[in-house]
Amino acid sequence: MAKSGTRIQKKNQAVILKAGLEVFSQFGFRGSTIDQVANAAGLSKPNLLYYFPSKKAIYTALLAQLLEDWLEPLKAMDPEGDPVEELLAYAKLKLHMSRDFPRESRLFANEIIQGAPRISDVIHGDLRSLVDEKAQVIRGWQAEGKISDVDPYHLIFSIWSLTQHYADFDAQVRAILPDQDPFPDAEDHLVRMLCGVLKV
Amino acid sequence: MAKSGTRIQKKNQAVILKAGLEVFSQFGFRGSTIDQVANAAGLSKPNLLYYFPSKKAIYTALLAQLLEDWLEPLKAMDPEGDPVEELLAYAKLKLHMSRDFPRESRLFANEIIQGAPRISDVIHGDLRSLVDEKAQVIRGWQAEGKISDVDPYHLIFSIWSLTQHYADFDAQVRAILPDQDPFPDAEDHLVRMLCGVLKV
DNA sequence: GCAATATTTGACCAACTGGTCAAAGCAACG
DNA sequence: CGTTGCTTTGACCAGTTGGTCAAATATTGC
Repeated sequence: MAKSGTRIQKKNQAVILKAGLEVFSQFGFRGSTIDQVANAAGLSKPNLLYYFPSKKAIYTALLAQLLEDWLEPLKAMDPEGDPVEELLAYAKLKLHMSRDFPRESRLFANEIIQGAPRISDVIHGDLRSLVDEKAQVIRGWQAEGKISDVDPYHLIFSIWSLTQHYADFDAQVRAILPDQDPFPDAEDHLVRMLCGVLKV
Repeated sequence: MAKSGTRIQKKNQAVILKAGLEVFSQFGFRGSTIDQVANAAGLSKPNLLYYFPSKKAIYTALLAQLLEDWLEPLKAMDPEGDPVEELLAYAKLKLHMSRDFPRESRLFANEIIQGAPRISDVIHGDLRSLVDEKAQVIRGWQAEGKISDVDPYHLIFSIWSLTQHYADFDAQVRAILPDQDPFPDAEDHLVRMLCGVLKV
């Protein structure tokens, strides 16, 4: 998507999406204005609307792109790999995504908190079936006695929540732990929690 | 606060706050309109503005009230009690709050995700010092060898994230686990994760 | 029952919002 | 250099928003 066009089109589309991420992740869809996005992109409002037909179009383009990146790491979890290794790698990757792409995480969080009105089809479709599939993988590992008998769905939820928290609630984390990078300790804690619950 | 006034005043203030919680928790501050709140409260807009001077006033009143309820359970954690019991009781209470007051949780989440602009003084003040205090309590327990040496701050963060997730990301949880109440299994999982990481 | 007070409302306003449009600038290519 | 098509913009518009106000209505205390 958004592949065609001159190089100036591609450049401006990228600039707009970047600005949209910045603004939407902070204020949500309804709390953001086209002017804010245009200003953040260094463009005039009509110029921005020359590249995207509407505010909604920018938002949904952003969300669609984001959802792919979101699902990919979970997809990558290998049923043939070592269970604890696979789950820890997934959790660590999610934590690193919270560290390196916090705005993406917050944009997603904003959308879900508001009831996911614009992506309910995806979360009821692709996301749900992917999670179902991976829950089966985890159940398989458990049947082999390689990890403990925790609920696979809630295990996945706990990985999501433990990692996304550091992006979504960044303001709170930094208020409580000022002047320090929370991520090294967070990773250690994450690993300990998962190891503790996965141990047979 | 908001104690004075006739009984009709108290009733309408309560109705407005309830409606404000409903609307603000779904759309955030900037995404909500006075008309929406007034409509949800069954009042006309000017009538609503007779009881609260502005949209912001409703929001901040709500947030102030919410923050107290928010801090209380953590305050209640007793240094003299059994460490694992105290921490589990706190975590369970937070989970029950997510189940019984999800809108409050989402309102808070909305505010924090947007950088907590209206409550930065509280989270840098009361919240931070309370967490510092309880982190010391946990350190004390650890010094006595009663629980393992996990980072107290990240332990608290993990309790928050694991519990609030079920309120804040309710739309996602229900998309993945439709037609079932996730809370019983969530509580079991929560307990297992905490026991796993706290065991000496 | 009546005056004082509290409550409710329709009409209104200025600022802002998403979006349009014609005209102006600009790049590229023959 | 001139034409063609891409890009940018100022001016504009209709709908929405937060908030006001005077007048109408209901309630209360005497």
